Parts: sequence; C-alpha cells; structure tokens
Amino acid sequence: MPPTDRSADDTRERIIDAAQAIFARDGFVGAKMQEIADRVGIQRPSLFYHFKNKEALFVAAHEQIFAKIEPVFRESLAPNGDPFVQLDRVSRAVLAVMAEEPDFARMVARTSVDRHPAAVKIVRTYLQPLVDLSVAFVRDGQRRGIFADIDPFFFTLNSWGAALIYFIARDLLAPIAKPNEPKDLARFTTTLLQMGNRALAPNERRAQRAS
Amino acid sequence: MPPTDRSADDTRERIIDAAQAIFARDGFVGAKMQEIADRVGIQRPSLFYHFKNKEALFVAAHEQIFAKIEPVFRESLAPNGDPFVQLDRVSRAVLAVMAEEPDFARMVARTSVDRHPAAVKIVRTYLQPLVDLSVAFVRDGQRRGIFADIDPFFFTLNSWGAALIYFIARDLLAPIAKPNEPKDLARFTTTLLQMGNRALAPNERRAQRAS
DNA sequence: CAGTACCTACAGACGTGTAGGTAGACGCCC
DNA sequence: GGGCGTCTACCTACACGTCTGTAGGTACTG
Repeated sequence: MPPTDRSADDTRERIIDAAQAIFARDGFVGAKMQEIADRVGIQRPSLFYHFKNKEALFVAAHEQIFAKIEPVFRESLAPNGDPFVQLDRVSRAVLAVMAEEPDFARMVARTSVDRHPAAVKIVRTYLQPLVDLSVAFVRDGQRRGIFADIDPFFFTLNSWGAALIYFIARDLLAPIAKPNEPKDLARFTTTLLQMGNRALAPNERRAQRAS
Repeated sequence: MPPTDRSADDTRERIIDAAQAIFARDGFVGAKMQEIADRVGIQRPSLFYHFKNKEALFVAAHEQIFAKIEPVFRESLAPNGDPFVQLDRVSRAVLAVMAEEPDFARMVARTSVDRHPAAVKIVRTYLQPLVDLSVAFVRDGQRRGIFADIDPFFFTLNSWGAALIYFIARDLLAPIAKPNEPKDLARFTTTLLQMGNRALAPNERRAQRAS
C-alpha cells in the first residue's frame, strides 16, 4: 500500500518499533514473526532479510531501549552532588523516557521475568549494569552518611519493581483504576519519589534537600 | 466430584506441583506439557486425563496458590487494630508463604506481566481482589489519620512490585548477589517493611507541611 | 466384569527459517 | 541514451520441527 520506500534503514526501524510492541505484549516465545511482519506491512520472510533470526530482532529491540536509558542513568548517578537530588533526577528522567514509549517499560518488565535464554542474555547484558550502578550509588550515599542504612541491593530492586509494575498494572488493572496516563504517571512518580526519599532519609530530621 | 481414587488425587497434586515450576519458569505459552509430564513421570497424554487442557491446568496451578494466600491476606487486613501492626503482619505472612514455595511468587510474577488471555483471566479472578483489599486497607488507615497521605493504589502497586521482584531477581541477579535464600529473604523483608513503614508514617518530626 | 488410571499412536495446526525468484534502481560502456 | 549486468529489498513456496489434543487400547483393582 504505502509507496514502497525501499529504504532499508527506514524498514529496519519500523520493524524494531513493531517488534517492541509485540515482544512487550507476548514475550519472546509468545511473539509471532508473522504479527510483526503484518504490522510493518511486509511479508514475514522479509524480516529475515533484515535480521538473522527472531533472537537477533529481540536483541535489536532491546538495544534501542537501553541505548536511550543507559546514558541518562550513568550521567544522573555520577558520583558527585547531593544524592537526594540525583535520585530525584534519575527517577524522573527514566520514568519520562518510559512514559514517552510505554512499550519500553512493558518489554523490559516482560523480559525481566522471562527465563528463556534469549531473555536471560538481555538481562545480563543490558539490565544488570544499570542495577550495579544503582547499588553503587546507594552504597556511596550511605558511606557518606547521607542515606539511611537500608540494604542497597534490595532498595534498588524495590525501585525497579515499583517502576516497572506501573506500566504492567496500567493495562492489567485499568478497569478499577481508570488510568489517565499523563496525570497518573505524574502521581505515580510523586508517590515513588516520596517513598524513595523517605526510605533513604535517616530517621531524624536530617536532610530535606530533595524536591 | 467423581469417586475419589487414592492415587488419582495424588497424581493430580504432583501434576500441579510440576506445572507450577514449569509455568513459573516459562509462562503459559513457553511451558511445554511434555516437560510437565516428564517431571511427574507419566506420559504427556495422561495429563489430559486429569485436566481438560493446558489452560485448565494453568488455572488449577494458580488456584492452589491463591487459596493459600487469600485467607492470610483477608484476615490480616481486617479493619481493626493498629494498621502498622497489620501491615507488618500481612507482609511477613505473605512473604513467608512465598518463601516456602518460591515457585508461587515466580509464577505470579510471570503471569502478572503476561498479556495472554489465559493469564489475564487469572489476574482478574485472583490477583485483582487482593489489590483491592490492599488499597482499601491503606485508604482506611489514611481516613483514620494514621497513614501518611500517599497514593494508596500506587503504594499497593509498589509493594507488590517489590515483593515479586525479589523472587525474580533471586534467579536473575544471582551471579552478583550470591543469594543465601533464608538470610537474604529475611534481609529483604526487613528492608521492605522498613521502607513501607517509613513511607506510610506521617511526617511527625519533620517540618514538612502536609498534615 | 466394570471402572479407573494410564498408555501408544496419530492428526492437525502452527511457526521458524530457507531456497530461490523478481522488480526496480543504479552505474557503465559504447 | 539505449542496452546490459548487478545489487537491493522484497516476494512466493516450501521443508521441517514442535506442540496440543484425541482415539482407542490395556493393565490393574475391587
């Protein structure tokens, strides 16, 4: 139908976009190459012209996400400045990226719980370094006596879990929540930061530098 | 129900146990009936003698979990007593049940992110009522002026996300964390409760006008 | 001898990846 | 600038494995 633009790069990107939506919904095993092809508007075998196989497409789909998120993460958590401000910044930034492309978050969430070798590989390659960064960040804030003595690894897990579950829940629990995307996400971000700040703040009236 | 033969019930339970492990690892689509049968030590078609089809087994596997968790939840959150004590109790109780059978948590996590109709049905039937309970609990504590003014729905999501991600992460991030199951779970429970309590505690000493 | 619990064998559907063909764009040479 | 080969992006057709669910048989048990 569309005037076959025949630009390989353009098609490649459209395939990745479609793949993200499908992988986000169905996971690696559940996703069908046919459906991805349908979305792009090409025949299924043509996908194999652009990507060696399903797994290569899976990797490419994730690569594109983490290429966006990783620098945000790395810059925001650079070891200097007020950790509460940094925490605030990185949370907002990551959530903003995710809000912009909700498939991102859903696909990452989907892949995180997947034990399929293809998914495990993604997690090891792309997700784990970010978790390491976050753990180091919390640990550093504690060493400097700024953060409360909460387990950094579990605090990180909690934050990831909380952030990802929002995008999962948006679909799942829509019937009760009647989500209003931008407003709800703002509310969620606020709640999350509030909880994070409170959890990390030492018990007494120590630091209120955030927000 | 049909006249209960002693070995039939036993097999049924062994099938459910095996199914929980496989569904936890691979999700509904990824799980293979063959592998479930292998674990039980019977031929695959025999599964269809006990369960109409794959989905019926999927439902049965979840039913067994929620039958254990739901009463704990409902009793612990009954609207009386100190909400902080209740929060403490329900968290420990649910985490204890999950620790006892780690496949439970992993399967629920897996199913929660799954958009497959079979999974969506599970969530609507079993998971949503528990979320509703939790939201009502937080809302009640706030109405009584005991909990801080945090969004109850998002607080609940956060708690679920945090609890589930522990069991996911246990596998995924094992290489860096070198988990020591009982000890780590205890640490995690403590951290989680600490965070929950702090998040829900009104800002008594801190000078932040919200009241 | 009747019912239960399990078996073997098979059908049918589905999904990935490949083989091999084609239409158009592009340079090149006379 | 028209014929000519070549490359790119996509196509049709198909091989082939895998998985669910069923048909129909059998052994054990009371």
